[in-house]
Amino acid sequence: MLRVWTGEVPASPVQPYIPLMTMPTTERGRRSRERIVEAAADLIHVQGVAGTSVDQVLARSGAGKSQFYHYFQDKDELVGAVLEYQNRTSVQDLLPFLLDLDSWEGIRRWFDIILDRQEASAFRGGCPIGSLAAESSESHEELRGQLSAALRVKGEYLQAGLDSMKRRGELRADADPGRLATFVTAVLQGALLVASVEKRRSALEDALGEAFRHLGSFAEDP
Amino acid sequence: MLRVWTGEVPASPVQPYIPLMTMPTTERGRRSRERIVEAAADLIHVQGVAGTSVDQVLARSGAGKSQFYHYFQDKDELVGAVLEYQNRTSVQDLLPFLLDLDSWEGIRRWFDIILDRQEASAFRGGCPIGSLAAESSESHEELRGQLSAALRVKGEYLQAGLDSMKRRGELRADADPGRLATFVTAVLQGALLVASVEKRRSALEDALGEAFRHLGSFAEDP
DNA sequence: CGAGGATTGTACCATATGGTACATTACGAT
DNA sequence: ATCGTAATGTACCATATGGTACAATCCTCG
Repeated sequence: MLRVWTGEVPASPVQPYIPLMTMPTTERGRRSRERIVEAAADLIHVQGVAGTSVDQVLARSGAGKSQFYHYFQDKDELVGAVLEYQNRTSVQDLLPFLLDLDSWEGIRRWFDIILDRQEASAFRGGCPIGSLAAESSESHEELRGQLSAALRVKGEYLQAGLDSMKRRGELRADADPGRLATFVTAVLQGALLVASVEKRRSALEDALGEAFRHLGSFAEDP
Repeated sequence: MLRVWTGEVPASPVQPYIPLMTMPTTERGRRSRERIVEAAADLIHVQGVAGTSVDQVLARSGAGKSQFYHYFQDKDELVGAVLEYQNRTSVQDLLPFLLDLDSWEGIRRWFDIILDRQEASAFRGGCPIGSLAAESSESHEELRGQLSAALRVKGEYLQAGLDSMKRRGELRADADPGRLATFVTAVLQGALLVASVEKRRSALEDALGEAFRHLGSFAEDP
């Protein structure tokens, strides 16, 4: 039975992902499926897609093989679901901060929270979406659009914030929010990668610090 | 037969990687081994480590299984060799630019060459070292140090360049070359990732452009 | 030349992996 | 209560994968 996803998608300035896969109809089924996706998300985050077997996912989620192939056509579909999950949850629990990116303090708070959370997780695996993208963007062509959107989402919130600051005259006219959002997205991804490899908080601090300073250089002088 | 690598290592401000693996003694052997490593490097760059099988590597390099296990203890050792190879070659053929990072024009030329080369390769796979790091830094603990060094090398050249500019009074005293090098390394890695996912030259242009602008903001006023 | 190690070819093996078949159980609607 | 579908359990299969065994060939050096 093939059905189209009709569940909630978090408010986001980008086109939401529309999965076309077998979805559970009952509450029990939904929980089972979600447990599988969560387990897969965790494993894939640190082991990568190719490095994670479905058997591992099943063992960790306590599900059986029949359940898996009941909800997913194949492993690739699971990857799509994991990406959707990572995107959904990461935006969800950062939303208060993302909606606040229209002030210098808000931006700094965002950077700070990223720093703290990464440190709390011992810089394990960098950004889940970034590492997924690094691994899959070439091999899973179909995911490219989805990956690209997921990578950009947070930047789009920043762009919206900067736009708003510009309108309010807190950002100089020659600042280009789109470019700056891309720039910050890159710094963020790169810094998470470097910090994850070096397990060094200051790598993240330094990179984000300089990025913040650069943004600040566009502050409208009072 | 186990021997210690005694070959040339390119001049680099970081500790060179010292492989402890079976090395060929004859010229023929060296070529065979190198062909295997090259093939593996290409495949791993776009497919990742876990996504690349040794059989694929052998097929591509035209080598046989016995050769492979003659020169490498196991697949992991191959990964180490690939990393060493990527590091060596990438530094080698960028060396003229890396040694020139002590002027604004030199830095810009470096950014430009990165842009052009990535575009020439259709942004395939981002930075070989970066994607390797993203995939392996958590799963192959032993590689972490090597990965970290490889990621930093180019930044160290930049740091050296900035130091030199500072001494010559072209860079303001409050500029911190170490931080800035980390910052640029992060931007670079992140921008390569984003551009590789989005297949969009301007992503790389924007991020590197803003990074350059930020560096430029530390120029000593004449 | 001939010996001995480096190099390479071929066949094979155990296991892991993605995936299927089919039977059974849970559960909501009539 | 029961009927139908969703959900789950169990067993199985074909193939891919990392790795080994062992024999054959090449090349250098005395």
